[in-house]
Amino acid sequence: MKKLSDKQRRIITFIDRFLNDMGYPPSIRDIQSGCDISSTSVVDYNLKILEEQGHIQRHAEVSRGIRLLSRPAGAGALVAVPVIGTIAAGEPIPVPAPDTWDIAAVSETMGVPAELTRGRENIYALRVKGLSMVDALINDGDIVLMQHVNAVENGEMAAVWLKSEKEATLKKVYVESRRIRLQPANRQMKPLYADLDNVEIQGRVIAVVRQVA
Amino acid sequence: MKKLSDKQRRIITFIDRFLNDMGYPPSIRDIQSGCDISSTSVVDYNLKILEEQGHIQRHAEVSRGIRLLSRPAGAGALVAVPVIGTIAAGEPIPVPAPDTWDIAAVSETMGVPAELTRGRENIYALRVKGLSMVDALINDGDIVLMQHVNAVENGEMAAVWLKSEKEATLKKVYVESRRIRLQPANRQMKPLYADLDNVEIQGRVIAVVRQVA
DNA sequence: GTATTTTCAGAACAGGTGTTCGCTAATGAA
DNA sequence: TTCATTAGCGAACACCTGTTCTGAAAATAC
Repeated sequence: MKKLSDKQRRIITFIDRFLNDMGYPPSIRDIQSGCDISSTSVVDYNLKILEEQGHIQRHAEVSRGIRLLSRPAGAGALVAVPVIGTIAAGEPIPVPAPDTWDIAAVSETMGVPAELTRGRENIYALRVKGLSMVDALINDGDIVLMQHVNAVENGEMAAVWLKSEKEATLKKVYVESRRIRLQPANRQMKPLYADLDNVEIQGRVIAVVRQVA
Repeated sequence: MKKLSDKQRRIITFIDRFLNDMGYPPSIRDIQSGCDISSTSVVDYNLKILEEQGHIQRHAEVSRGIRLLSRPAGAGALVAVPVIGTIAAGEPIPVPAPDTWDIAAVSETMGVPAELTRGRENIYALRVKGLSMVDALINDGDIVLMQHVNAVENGEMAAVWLKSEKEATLKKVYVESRRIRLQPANRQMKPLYADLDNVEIQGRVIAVVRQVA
């Protein structure tokens, strides 16, 4: 790839900053004044070069129709996940509502790398409250990424609601003939057995994110 | 917050999709045709409401000057972090080399949301091998996000190398007069005490990411 | 029912904005 | 030098686009 002129590098930097500050791309004249360029045609001239080199993408005849390609987070690299509530031992687990997947209707979202969700659908997040899930190696304040599914495979970690105990927990689930074995992730701990109709599987655990400092 | 009308929800969803597809916000007339709305003034009317409710932000007299507030902040919200090796109980902890921060020179990197690093410098990642750190609620296969620092504050979780024991571990570090107290993150476990010159602090733990399924 | 508020329709205006054109200035190769 | 190429300049054009206005329809309150 050919080398960029100083002016072209300034333009890219400006577009990047503008995009971050404003949330929308700059117009030709925004770039002109922002980079101290004398004429709009000069901007156009350099943008053409930048597009040929693959640094940006332009949409003809569309105002502010500039897209930065060099920036790391193109489109799919970061996924918005709705944070729908907290999960704690003694409280019911928040269940995704029909409009949960409509990002607009959710009050809080977080961004996660697409590598974690791997393109899966129906992903949501829960904030963990309390220390009741340390046996699953999950701490107070952790965030668990969940997938809303109807059934889980044997050995998958799931958010489980124990009806009679009125208790929410995260455990590995194994179906054994007439009962369900709930195995803590921490292998040193003993499994727990529950009746088939005493457990409600609320979702599958995809990932755990803990911010320490 | 007041409830959104069906039309308003459609508009937000459309803006979100448009932003993802095109890389720049839609114009009023884009929204009009995209949401099957009869007049630009109706779009304007509903955008005003959406702005009052804090869902979007508009810049007056600027074409496509719409910013979605519900979506994760600026598009640069994904940071590339070098994965420089694995950390295991009996093995020395990989130490960041001078060229570690040159992303191009590192063989493996991972993307993490900028929220996790919070703009900090000298961030790298280690893969955890083995079960020796379950007392820090860290499992085999977890990825720990580290910050390369010379000193840690009391109570911060750090990657520690115990020289005489030839052991690597992750613990909360407290300096107490002549010795260092290493406190497991799991509060049910007893602390461990070590001599000042027997410990090497290799870095500060920023976050833990565990991919379960 | 009436009155009031909310939502919508259509058109027009004014300024923003991408594009183009002719021309000049600098640069570099022959 | 001479020529070709690159880079820059300023103005003008035509369309895009946010905004506003008048009025009507629909929903809601009283």
